[in-house]
This record gives sequence, C-alpha cells and structure tokens, in this order.
Amino acid sequence: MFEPTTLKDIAKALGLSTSTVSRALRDTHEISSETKKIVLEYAQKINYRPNPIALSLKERRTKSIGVLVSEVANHYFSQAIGGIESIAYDRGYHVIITQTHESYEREKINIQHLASRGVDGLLVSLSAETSDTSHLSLLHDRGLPMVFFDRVAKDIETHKISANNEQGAYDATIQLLESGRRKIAHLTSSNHLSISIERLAGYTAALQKYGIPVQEEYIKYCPHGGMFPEETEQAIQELMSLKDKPDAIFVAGDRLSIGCITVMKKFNISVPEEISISGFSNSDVLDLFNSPLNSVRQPAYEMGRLATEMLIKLIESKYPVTEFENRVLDTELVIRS
Amino acid sequence: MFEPTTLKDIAKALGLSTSTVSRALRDTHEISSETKKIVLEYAQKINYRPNPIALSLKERRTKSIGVLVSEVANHYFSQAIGGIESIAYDRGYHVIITQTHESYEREKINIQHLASRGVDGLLVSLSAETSDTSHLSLLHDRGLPMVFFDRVAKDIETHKISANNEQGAYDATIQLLESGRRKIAHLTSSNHLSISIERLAGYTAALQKYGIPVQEEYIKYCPHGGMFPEETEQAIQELMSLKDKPDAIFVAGDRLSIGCITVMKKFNISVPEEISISGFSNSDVLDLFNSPLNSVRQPAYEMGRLATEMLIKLIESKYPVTEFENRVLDTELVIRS
DNA sequence: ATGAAAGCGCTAACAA
DNA sequence: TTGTTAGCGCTTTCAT
Repeated sequence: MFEPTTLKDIAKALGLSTSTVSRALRDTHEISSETKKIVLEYAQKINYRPNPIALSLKERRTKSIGVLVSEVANHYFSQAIGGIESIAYDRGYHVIITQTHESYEREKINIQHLASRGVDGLLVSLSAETSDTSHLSLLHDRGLPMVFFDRVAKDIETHKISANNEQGAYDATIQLLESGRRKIAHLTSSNHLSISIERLAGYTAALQKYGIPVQEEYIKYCPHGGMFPEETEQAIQELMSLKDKPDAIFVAGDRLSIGCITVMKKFNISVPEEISISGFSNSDVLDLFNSPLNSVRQPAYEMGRLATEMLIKLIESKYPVTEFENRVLDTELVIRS
Repeated sequence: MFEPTTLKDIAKALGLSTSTVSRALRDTHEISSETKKIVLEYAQKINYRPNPIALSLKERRTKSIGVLVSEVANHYFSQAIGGIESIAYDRGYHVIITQTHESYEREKINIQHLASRGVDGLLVSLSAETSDTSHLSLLHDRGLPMVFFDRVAKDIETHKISANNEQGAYDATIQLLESGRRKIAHLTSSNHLSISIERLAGYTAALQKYGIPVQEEYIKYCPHGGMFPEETEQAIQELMSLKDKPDAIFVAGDRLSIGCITVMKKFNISVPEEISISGFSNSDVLDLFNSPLNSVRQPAYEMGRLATEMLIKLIESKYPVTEFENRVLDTELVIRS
C-alpha cells in the first residue's frame, strides 16, 4: 500500500543516525555543512516529507483548525470560509471544514470529532438547533482555543466576531418603512440564535421609531433556518392568511430570504407590488432575480479573516488569554426595488 | 493548555497497566469482566476518547478522506460534497475539504498537504488550470487510493465518476436548435478539462445533426472557468461583436452560466429575445431569475455518494485493485424559456 | 487475566 | 559533530 519514506529510511540509506538526519533537515547549527548537504540532497531527491501525524503526536499540535458552519452552500459561509483559508494558509494552518446542516446532534458529533482529532483551535458558528452549548464549554474549559463568528454563544467567554445585526436589521426595516410600508412582518430563524435575537431587536427598534406596535403574529420563526422548504412555506402561508396581511417582510437569513422569494413565486404573490421583501443575504446573484430583493450584506470574507487571526493569536499565545474581544462589523444595505 | 486524558491516566488512577486498560476498552476476551467493568465505568465517567493521532500513527491510517474541488460555493460541488459526507460519515470516515479556486499551484499544495497529512484516500475534481497531473500520478503510483469525479484525469487509471457530459451538451444544444436558433455559440472552461472536451463534443454533434458547420469564432474558452468576471465578460463581448452575432449560447459550466446571465444584464442584452442561454448548472435558484436559463443538471449528490463508495472500497480492499470502473450518470435538461 | 516492553515517526536531552 | 535513548498515546506480542 501507500508507504511514505521515513527518517529511518534516509538514515539507513546514508549510513547515519535518525537524529543526525533530523537535525540536518531541521537545519540546526550543530551539524557539519557537509552532512547537511548530503542529507538535504538525498531528501530532495526522494521527495521526503516528514510524517505530520508523528509530528503532531510529538509536538501535541496539528497546525490545523476546525471550522463548524451550518452549510457551505450558504453564501455567507462560503465567503467566510474564503477569508478563513486566506489567513490560515498564510500562517501554515490547514483548515478542516465541517457542516452541521443546522442539526444539534451533527454539531456535537463534528465538534467531538474535530477536538479528538486534535485541531489546535475551533472557529464556530452555531447550528440553528443549538441552544445548549455545553459540548463547547466543556472543551473550552479544558483549554481548547475557540472563536465564534456570526452565530455566537452567549455564555462562553472568548473572542467573538459578528456583524452589526441589530443595525443591519434596523436599516432594512427603516427602508421598508420609508418606502411606505407599514405592515411589516419578520421571518427569522430559531429564536435562540444570537443573530435572530439581534435582528429581531433591530426590527423592533425600527418599528418603534415609527410608532408602530410590534405584533406577535407578524413574527414567524423557522427553527431550522429554512433548511426545509416546508418550514418557510408554512410560515409564509400563516402570514399571508392573516386577516391583516403584511405588505412587507423583513427576513433574517440567507436561505430564508431566497426561500421566501421562492414561496412568493410559487403562490404567485407579486414582489414588490403585493409585498416587499428585504432580508439578510450574501448571495451574489440577487441582481438577477425577477423579484427585487433588498439585502443586508455582511462582510463575510473579512469576518472569516478576523476570526482566524484571533484564533491563531489564541493558539499561539504563550500565556492564558483572559481579555476577549467582541468585534462587531458593519453591514451594508443593498437596495434593488 | 488543552490536555486530554490518556490511557496512562486511567491506568494510574485505577492501578492497572496501560495494556490492561487498552484491552478492557477494546473489549477483548482475555480480560476479567470485573476489570472491564471498572475500566469502562471510569472511562465513561471522565469521558475518555482515544487519541486518534496516536491511533493513526500506530495503524497507519487516519479514517479520513481528502476532497479536492475548485470551490465549495459552486452549486454542483456543494451538492456533491453533501453526497460525499453522507456516505463517509456512515462508514466512519471524516471528510477534509479543500478548494483550489481553479489554481494549479493551489491544487498541488492541497494535494501534497492532504497526502502528507495521511488521508486514506482522495476524491479529486481537477482545477481548470490543471493540465499536468503528475502530482497526482506520483501519489497514485505509490498506492494512495483516489477516485476522480466530474473533472477526471485522462491518464490516471482508477475509478472515475462523471455525468454524461456529451449527452447533456447535445440535449441542450438540440433544444436550442429546436426552438429555432441557428447561430449557437459555445462558452466553455479551459480546454484541457475532461468536461470541456466532452461538452464540446456534444455541442458539435448537435450542430452536425442539423447540418450546421461548427465555427471557430463561436467557441470561447475561459481558462479559469469564469472565476474572474472579466474573463467571462471579454468572451461574451467578443461573441457579441462578431459581424454574425450568435442568437444563442450553450454554456458549459455553473459559474460561467451565471456569469453569462450577469454580463447580458450588464450590457442590456435581452434574454431570450436577443439571445438564448442554455448551460450546465446545478443552482437551485435559476427559477427565480429574470432571464430564463435552461440548464443541464448533473446528479451531483449521487455522484458524490458513488465516488465515495468506490473510494472506500479501494481503501479497504485487501488486494491491489486492477479493474476500474468508469461510471457515467445521466443529466437532466430543465427548460425554462 | 495481567504486566512489561516494543514500536509506529519524530524530536530532544544526554552521551560520546 | 554525531549517536543513543526516551517519550508522545496507543496496540500488541511476549512473559508471567
């Protein structure tokens, strides 16, 4: 089968000891330039690569970081991953991406797997189902560095990167109000996600600014962030069958926004005439849509970069870190109506 | 820092030897049920997990497979990854995803990294820039199991999964012809990719069936699969400034198809009135587009599953495998015009 | 039924 | 400057 060459192979071939070979390759001073040259040339010739598994075992680090997101197909996350990779590769870290598909069980399994596999740190964005984060705090308490981005855990003390969700939601809702809409519904993800809470707050604040009461029946939750189309469809059907139908919806997520447009098309509800849609999304094809969708765009790439920088700082810190940053980045409202 | 408990810790705590503890945990017969019970209970209590790195070093396998795709944001690939994960997790394998962003250099680096990191096998879809596959055959020759999917390497003998690209391209082009178009251009990715070659063949065959000569200036290559918008834009500008402008374009890729629509919108070229577009794409939002895009859909999820099944079979095979499958799956043409 | 020891590939302390 | 040895966590002979 697949048998890479080892230090021992080189040592034997060259009639040296493994430690001498190791030293030659690692370029320590205590080695004759002659021996070094011979070893390096031979290693070059046979294209020797040190076994990183053995290295990991020895050095107790893997030079890899684990990433937990709900789905790579989500535009926000694929862009964030781009940012993560850009920093990680630069700093010599490998990136292991795992998806939860919004499942709490899958999240626990993936986190366990990543941790036991010995990643040096974790970049986490919680699944929609997750309300209990003890699987993470357990690891965090034992010293595994982690940084949250986008969907952060309230009760774990570490670096956190998020977009200014409240402001973004406020801006989007205000824009709907300015365009004359008054009956603005809110379609959001599960109610324990940080982003849901913050976006709801922005929505509420905007309504209050216009003196419009917040109506319970105008707020619909999709516990799986719209991963199941039925979920989105039912929520919208409930909204559209209210006696006092909304004339706009502010949607709090990428998949939900697109799901919402899909449902509107399916039911032949004209956008924006009959109902205006505004929502969080990082999709780059919204411009091509038949129905204009105003979108709140997060600086996904930048968030990925920042989170990774912070994580690597944690990983490589000589001393336990006790001061944590909570970075909040601005969103951008793109108007298409 | 982060210090997981080890066998030795358990042994010390329980006054046993590490080997006894190991045996108890691995449930061998040569162990008293009493000792076993004690050990298992204690391990349970402290939530012991064996160190997979140590295991890998010992057993010379990592129970992980490496995946190389151009971009996870590509709908085809994110769906294929879904299929890959579904099988891999079932069989106890972890999936490590890497992206090339269509760069040959990045591909070499990623492959090297995956191999040296000790993945048990590789699922590969080549980058658009890749024409030389020696970095892969080197590893393949040394016994690293690999399976190609979608963008396969001609000269490496192993299992390969692809869609019926020629038939799909033929169907799409025929449909354009049937709808009355006669001046059909072809926008495609780099000319060394297997998929480009096959799709070009389907396009050509369809034209021939209608007795239409294939014109060189109607065929435009984007060496990076449209990853850079300028690439797509220039190709289309060249097409549209021909004296005999095309009245349809058959596009050979996901990003290219969407890029094409984007450019048409930018230049205010009406689709499908002025020009019809038909292309390979697995996007699930095409229905929402303002301009109808007929699409050839590949069974991405199924391809991912199949490729993974085959890879695991290779990995776990006791004997060297010499018979290789070349599975070709049907595509589906979705008409939207 | 249990313990001691070797070995997977590597580095580093210790000898020479 | 080079070699010998121990040890990272685990499994697996080989003794007991």
